[in-house]
Amino acid sequence: MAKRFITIKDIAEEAGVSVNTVSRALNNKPDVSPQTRKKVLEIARKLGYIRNSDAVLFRKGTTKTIGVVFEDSSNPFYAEVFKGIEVSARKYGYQVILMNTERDYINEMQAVDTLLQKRVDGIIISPTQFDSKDIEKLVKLNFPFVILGVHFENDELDEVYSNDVKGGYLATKHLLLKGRRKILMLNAFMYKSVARMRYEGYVEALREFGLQPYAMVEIEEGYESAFNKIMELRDIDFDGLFCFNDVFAIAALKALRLLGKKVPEDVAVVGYDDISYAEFVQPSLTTVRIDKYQEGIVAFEMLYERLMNLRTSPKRVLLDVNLIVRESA
Amino acid sequence: MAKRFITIKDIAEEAGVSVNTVSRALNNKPDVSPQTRKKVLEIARKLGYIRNSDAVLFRKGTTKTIGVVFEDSSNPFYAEVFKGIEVSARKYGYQVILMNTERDYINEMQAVDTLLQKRVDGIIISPTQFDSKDIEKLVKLNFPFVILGVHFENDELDEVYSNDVKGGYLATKHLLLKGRRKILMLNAFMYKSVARMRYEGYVEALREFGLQPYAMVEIEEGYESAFNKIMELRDIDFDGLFCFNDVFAIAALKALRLLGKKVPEDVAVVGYDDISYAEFVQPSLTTVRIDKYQEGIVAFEMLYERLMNLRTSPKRVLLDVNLIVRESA
DNA sequence: CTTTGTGCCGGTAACGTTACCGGCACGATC
DNA sequence: GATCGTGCCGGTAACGTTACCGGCACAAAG
Repeated sequence: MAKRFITIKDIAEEAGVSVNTVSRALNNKPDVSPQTRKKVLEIARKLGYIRNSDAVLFRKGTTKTIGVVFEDSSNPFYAEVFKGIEVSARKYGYQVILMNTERDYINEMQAVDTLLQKRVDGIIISPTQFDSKDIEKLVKLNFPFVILGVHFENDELDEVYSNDVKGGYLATKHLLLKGRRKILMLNAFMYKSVARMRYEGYVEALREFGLQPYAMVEIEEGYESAFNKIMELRDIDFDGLFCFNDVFAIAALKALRLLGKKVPEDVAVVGYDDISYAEFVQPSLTTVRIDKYQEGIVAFEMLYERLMNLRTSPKRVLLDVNLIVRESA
Repeated sequence: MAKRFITIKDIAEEAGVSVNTVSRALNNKPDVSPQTRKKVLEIARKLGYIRNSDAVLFRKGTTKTIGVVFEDSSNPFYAEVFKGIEVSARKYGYQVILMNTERDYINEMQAVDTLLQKRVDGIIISPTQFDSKDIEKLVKLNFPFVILGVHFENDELDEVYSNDVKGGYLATKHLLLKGRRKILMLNAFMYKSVARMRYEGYVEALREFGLQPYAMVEIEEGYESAFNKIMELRDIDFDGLFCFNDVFAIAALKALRLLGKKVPEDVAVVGYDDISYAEFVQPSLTTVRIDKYQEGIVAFEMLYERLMNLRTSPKRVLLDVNLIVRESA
């Protein structure tokens, strides 16, 4: 376990030259004779030299690393966004550090703090607990960051989010066009702007049909939570169900089956997100699709513009959504 | 965008003391008078000092970081293992860097290389393309690493893997006990030790019932691949299906439904892994459960023992598996 | 009064690497 | 022969931080 790495100093000694020359040789810089260069490279290989990239970056005053703060990377939604970020980051030579917060305020604070301490070049954050004040603090630091998936009032921010009002509208309208009139919305807590916007779309579609909102319940996120709520609502009369996300919808499918209600005959169900399992469940899920991979790519590119000073004014990107019609509605 | 961070030097100047004193004050070390300490801390806060953790670790010659090399972190199986690693790593004050390889040899090499260049303290790797020779190279570096999910012959290695022979045995035996005799195994490519071991269990169970292996096909990983294969095999006669993993099984469920075969009446299906969606599909999936979260925890702890020199001899951990019986078989 | 201790602090070096500058040797140019 | 350019190389400092040591001042102990 003698975990001692070879340094350029070791190479310099062995080659009988200075560390400067070694550095220049290894980095293909001028001011090194062909013979010296060859010798240095050979010795480096012989000794098993592995360059210390952190030392290089430290010296250069950058980390070529960005931080990503998500609530839960094992959630298929974020997993795919992350992949988009990671792929485009790698393309530009950036590393990505992922921080999970489990929707906990302390964790969210600490995640950002750790990333700042690590001197990442920028941060992509999908806030769950942060309010405008916390975001404000970040702005004051004059530190490059992009907000993903959430919309704040402050208009100095870089944000990528999807058109949730339209998504809610499309989902609800689809149910209405299928003749459903008693449409229940199974929503997440409304303190999240996403939940508010999807609800807004829901209301808008109903209004277009001259209807009042029928019913909306807010629940905690997670499969069990949704399953229990549907079982609880067994006596409520509804023929359409618009769920905040696919996890809710998949839970609802299971609960409705247990309650003896047929989907889509008795209740038509629409989800949101189009996670990969949406098409595998039975019946396959009609849902609103967000291009998660694309969202990740856009987020990174926006951050990159900041890092390179290609852009200094704030930018918002509103991603389009579309309805994927399958069997459940 | 004046991304200039405050350093202890700035604090030292403002406080009229040396950087040493500042360092000691900020780290609660002795040899600082209470007044000086107070003053330093105040100035640090006023100036918005954020310590450069990389510089600290650089100075200390450690990174307090480990690397994880997985084929695809958006795969729910690895996502959960990763969570186990991350949680226990954080408990010990370690950061985790995740590298995705997409089952590509070059990526796998580069991932390890990048991690070494970053001087991570250790690596957890779930190899897909590496053969014994590549592993050998790692061993020669005398670098702490743990292999996850795969078993190599070399017995100097630290490995965590699950009892795949038993898993294959349990799955097959269950099908046999349900009266199935024509059991097809939908396997991954046999160059993977995991695939070989699960097949071994399959053969063993059949032998116990005095039967020869019925049929086994090897396919590429992924949902489409499995779906297509089952559609292709429409004319093959089988009443039991043992799948290499749940993704295969879920794809098979869909294909069988399209082919008009009822599960479990016509074909009983058993998957492997018990990913979270296994219980949500219709019919819910009978499968072999690996405690993925636990596997991640164990992997980190084994690595930690190495890092702390608590253990110097190799160690293998074989995790138990068990059968989760649901509707599909 | 001298010694010994101790509380407090600063100087210097170091982690591994690269940027910057200066210098030497040699050949070419006047 | 003096000057200049250029190819090649090394010395020094620096990134931000901490370890180590030495030193000063003052109090306690002999």
